[in-house]
Amino acid sequence: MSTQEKVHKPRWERRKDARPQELLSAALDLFVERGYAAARLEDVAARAGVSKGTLYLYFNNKEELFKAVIRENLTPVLDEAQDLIDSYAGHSADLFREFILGWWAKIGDTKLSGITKLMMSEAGNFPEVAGFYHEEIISRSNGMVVRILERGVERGEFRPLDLKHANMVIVSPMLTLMLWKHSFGLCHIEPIASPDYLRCFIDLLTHGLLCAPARN
Amino acid sequence: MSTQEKVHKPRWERRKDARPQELLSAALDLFVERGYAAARLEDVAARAGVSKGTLYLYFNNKEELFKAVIRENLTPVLDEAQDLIDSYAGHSADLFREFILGWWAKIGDTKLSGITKLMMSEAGNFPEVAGFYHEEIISRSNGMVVRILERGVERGEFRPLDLKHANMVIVSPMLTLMLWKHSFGLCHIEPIASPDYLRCFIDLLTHGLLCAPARN
Amino acid sequence: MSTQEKVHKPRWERRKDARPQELLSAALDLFVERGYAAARLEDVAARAGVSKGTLYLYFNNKEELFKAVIRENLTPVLDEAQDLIDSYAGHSADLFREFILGWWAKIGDTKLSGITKLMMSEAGNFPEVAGFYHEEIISRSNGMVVRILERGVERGEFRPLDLKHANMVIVSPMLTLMLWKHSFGLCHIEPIASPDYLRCFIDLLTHGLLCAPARN
Amino acid sequence: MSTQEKVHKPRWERRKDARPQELLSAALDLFVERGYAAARLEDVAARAGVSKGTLYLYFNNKEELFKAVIRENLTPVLDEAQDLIDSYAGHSADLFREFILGWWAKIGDTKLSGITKLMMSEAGNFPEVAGFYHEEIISRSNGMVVRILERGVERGEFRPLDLKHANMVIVSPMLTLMLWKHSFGLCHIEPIASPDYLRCFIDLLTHGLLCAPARN
DNA sequence: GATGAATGAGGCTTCATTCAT
DNA sequence: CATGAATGAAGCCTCATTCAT
Repeated sequence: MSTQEKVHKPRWERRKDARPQELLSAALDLFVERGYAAARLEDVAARAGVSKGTLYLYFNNKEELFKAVIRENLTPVLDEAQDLIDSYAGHSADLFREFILGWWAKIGDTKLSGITKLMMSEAGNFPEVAGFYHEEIISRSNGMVVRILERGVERGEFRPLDLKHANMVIVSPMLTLMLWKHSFGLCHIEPIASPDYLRCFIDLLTHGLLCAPARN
Repeated sequence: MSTQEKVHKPRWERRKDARPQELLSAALDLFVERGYAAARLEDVAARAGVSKGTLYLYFNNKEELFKAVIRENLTPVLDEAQDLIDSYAGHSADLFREFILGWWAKIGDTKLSGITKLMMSEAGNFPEVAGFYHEEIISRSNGMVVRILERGVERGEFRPLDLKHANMVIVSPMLTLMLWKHSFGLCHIEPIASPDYLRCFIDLLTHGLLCAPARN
Repeated sequence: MSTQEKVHKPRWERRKDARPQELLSAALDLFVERGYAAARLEDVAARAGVSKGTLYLYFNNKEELFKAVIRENLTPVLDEAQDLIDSYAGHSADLFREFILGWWAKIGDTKLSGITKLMMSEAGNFPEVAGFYHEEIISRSNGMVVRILERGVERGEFRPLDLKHANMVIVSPMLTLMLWKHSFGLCHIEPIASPDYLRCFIDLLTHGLLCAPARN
Repeated sequence: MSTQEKVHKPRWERRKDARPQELLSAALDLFVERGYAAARLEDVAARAGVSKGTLYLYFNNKEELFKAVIRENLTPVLDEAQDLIDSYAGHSADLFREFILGWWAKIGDTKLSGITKLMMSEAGNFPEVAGFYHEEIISRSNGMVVRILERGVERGEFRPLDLKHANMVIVSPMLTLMLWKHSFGLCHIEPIASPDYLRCFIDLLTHGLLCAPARN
């Protein structure tokens, strides 16, 4: 008559292969929303549709789960971006635009962007994971941006640049947009319209603020 | 009679009013380093040099302390910047440079930058505080940037811009630098040299990537 | 079709009836080594070479398994000893020596000695099992020792004795040796050489500490 | 009106110095009764009259508590026994009797005897603690017994003996009595009358089983 | 029969909070 | 005012037990 009655629904369905991804996905959500410490494993399990104990069949403990969340998601996406850069034939400004838009489509606009916020928030508590993340994600993506810039300079399309710092400057508006989405963006505060924002960003970075001819 | 007896030796002379400030400062440090949930009040008290119980003489609970940390560290700094903008006479690109460098000196390079990181990390858990922060800080500082850009456009020094989005783009490299300092910057990972970074940032934003004459 | 498909290769051929014995044996090992509470059924199953679920085909729960471990390993051995005593013809001191050495060979030196340790450790948590064990084992073996002593006294070979207590005194060195084997003996600590120990024990108990003629 | 009403009974009384001993005493009780794994810290705390959390003010975790229980209790008692042996003047058989009776009074007849049972049960799970116990307790007490036997042999009061094994044989009836008290003795099973048992033990060990003149 | 994924009660441990001194 | 011993709710984690396959 009520929720009590038995529908003979098996307590679980055998999905050993799918489970880890479901758990990682749920864990990413909750870690991003609440932070590592405030995320309860019981909630992670519930969001994945399993019980507390099941989580431990796939991850030894909370920290391992956290590490897996960080490790398992971003690496494959970076590989695709690398291909784009290696094979591109046109103007470097166009390559740059494609790179940014592709990044946004593959990461910024998906829940993967949450990993950035998560890692930024928790780097102080997990130095080794931060080291891994820096090595595998940040350094690699920085390398790609640097490659684009070098390419532009070599081909006479970009001005000479302080490459070492320019890449971080250039990546910043993307980072900010991702972080905003998972912080103030949650609070019904002035949402940022991604397409307009990106267009503005690309335009600004390409041409600069000044009216041509450039002031010295 | 024995080693037990109290010699009543005060460890420090201290004005009563200084207490809350030391507590707020210690709390800021720990909230920034570890996040709200992972920061232990015992550690906050210890860092402030008082006992756990003393904390409760000044703050009702952890959440109140958190709110006070945010609230008490914000207001004063933005006024000076407003004065700069209102009274500046030179080229808008120079104003922009001064604004950025001043902001870095007054906020980015101080522990106030930690509040940015803290608020970014915890906005999801404290929406009202995030609203307050957005109102008092983000909106106001965005307004200043917009004012600088408007001024530049009005005076024919800057290109026409999508002001609504440009300010966030422009502020991003600063944000990134502040956040980096309190995340990966803690982990002995490739520190970012602020002056070089800022110079690169200002140059890039002023002139853009492209060689003049600007590609269409 | 893929690597998934079952080749139905039985790992071992095994008679159905052998299962419980292997499970009981594995359970005995682990209960003795770790105690009832700390012994994990998963480890028991693993040591017996079956899965966790299989255990429940043969035993309703952990407690039943424990009881079976005790029950199934006890009964047969004492009968032989009884025969020895009933039919022995020589000096009671020799009978005593034979009894002790036989007991060590049949019980002390086998894994049955582990049951003694187990029962000693868990008597407080399983009073009924302890009662059963006392009834079936302790009382019976005490009876045999008493019978040997009575025989010695009757035949004028032993001094008059407080039979009620002497049997426990006399059995103690055997108990100690068994318990040692399963406690400190596991820790690579000074192992006790059983034959020498037993010889010493028999000699000491037979002749006493004192130089003859006995001091008053 | 009911149990709800406030009697203004302070939730706790400041007894920082007494607490550790009270907790160790309660922990000894429960570890002995139930074994390490089955003893709940909440029960330990309750028996000591404090709450769960209080335990952690004095011991870092369950294992530390266990180690403290083993370490803190027996060592002082052994010192007294050593004094007896060093200063005794009479016949070695009398010294032996005094040693045994003193041991029983100081250890066997007190809850300290539980430590023996506890250590025997848990040696397999705590090899380092077992090592400590063997070093500090067993070796030392064995040394004392050996000293008594040597003294007896030197003075022509005891027969020549296999000292290496005799001490363990001799100590066994005491051990057994202690263990019995904390195992079967709990189950309303045939209690052992300690004084009679000890008298029988001393007599038997002193004179041996045989009628004088000693059979070969 | 046999399996092992799934469950969830229960125990260890942490830490925000209280309050007698 | 300040202290710090004490509390207990809450979260992590284990493992005996179940049950669809």
